[in-house]
Amino acid sequence: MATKRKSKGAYMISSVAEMYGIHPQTLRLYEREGLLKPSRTEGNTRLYTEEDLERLEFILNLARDLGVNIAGIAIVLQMRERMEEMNRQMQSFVDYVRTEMLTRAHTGSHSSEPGLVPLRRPIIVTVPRESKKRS
Amino acid sequence: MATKRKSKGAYMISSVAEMYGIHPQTLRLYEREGLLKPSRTEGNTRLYTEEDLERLEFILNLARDLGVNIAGIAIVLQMRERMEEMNRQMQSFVDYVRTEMLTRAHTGSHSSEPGLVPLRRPIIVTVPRESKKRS
DNA sequence: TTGCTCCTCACGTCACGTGAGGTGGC
DNA sequence: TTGCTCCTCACGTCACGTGAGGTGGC
Repeated sequence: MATKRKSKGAYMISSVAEMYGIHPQTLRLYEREGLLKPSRTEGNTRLYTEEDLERLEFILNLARDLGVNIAGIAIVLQMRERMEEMNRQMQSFVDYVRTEMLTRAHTGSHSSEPGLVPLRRPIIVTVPRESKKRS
Repeated sequence: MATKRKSKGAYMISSVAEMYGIHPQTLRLYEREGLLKPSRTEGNTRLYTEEDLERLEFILNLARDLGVNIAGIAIVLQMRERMEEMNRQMQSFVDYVRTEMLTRAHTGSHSSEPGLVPLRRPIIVTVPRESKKRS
């Protein structure tokens, strides 16, 4: 059996392969193509954290269920991060406005120089450029 | 030369193929796979509008330059639309807050029931489910 | 008629996944 | 030693792009 699991939920490649029903070589392929970046032990053995596994599940959903190739998965991962960033900005702006409104309501202050509200331009929607020419 | 262009910037398939250096069959393939939906004449001939061409350019950028396969392009197109929708919501919220601030600044009114601000939850980031199993 | 359109079928090439083979450290 | 790890090389299969072939309407 050997040690299947390291401390803090770090898995070795064969454990991950077994858990998700994929070939260890596929995991190495995904890493070589830049989709996954597991850490390594001092002996150069890959260690997959829970965060890596979550990312792997996302990748497998795209690859196996949706048939997206590796180049596409790379793009989708980047777009996902961008959307999450947009959500964070949206949320922080909403929070800011809410507290601002409440503050004004309670204190009755309405000094309101218009520049007080951070009027960010919306994030532009583009597709990230990348190498990976077809031929 | 025959009629290459129809009124209102609608192009027939050979014109589009020539403009972008692709095979007419590739355009038919993209349509069959659901990436493009050009309109048709009464005689069933495809007509590509400017909007179709813009979409096609986006598709070709993904396919040719980035090497994304068709399943991946479909996902990216859906994510793009979702990001654009997020941008619209963000922008309308920003606009709303700005006018609200200005109104309060000018009229001095601060009736401020906190429920006045539409505190939307952020849009959840997910990948659209789809058919297209690999095998 | 000509030159386009439509369609289906088929082939070449490449990417992806996986297997084999040989190495090294715990 | 055993059972893992690392790596590279190679092969089978499938998707994508494109070509051929036959049809029909302006």
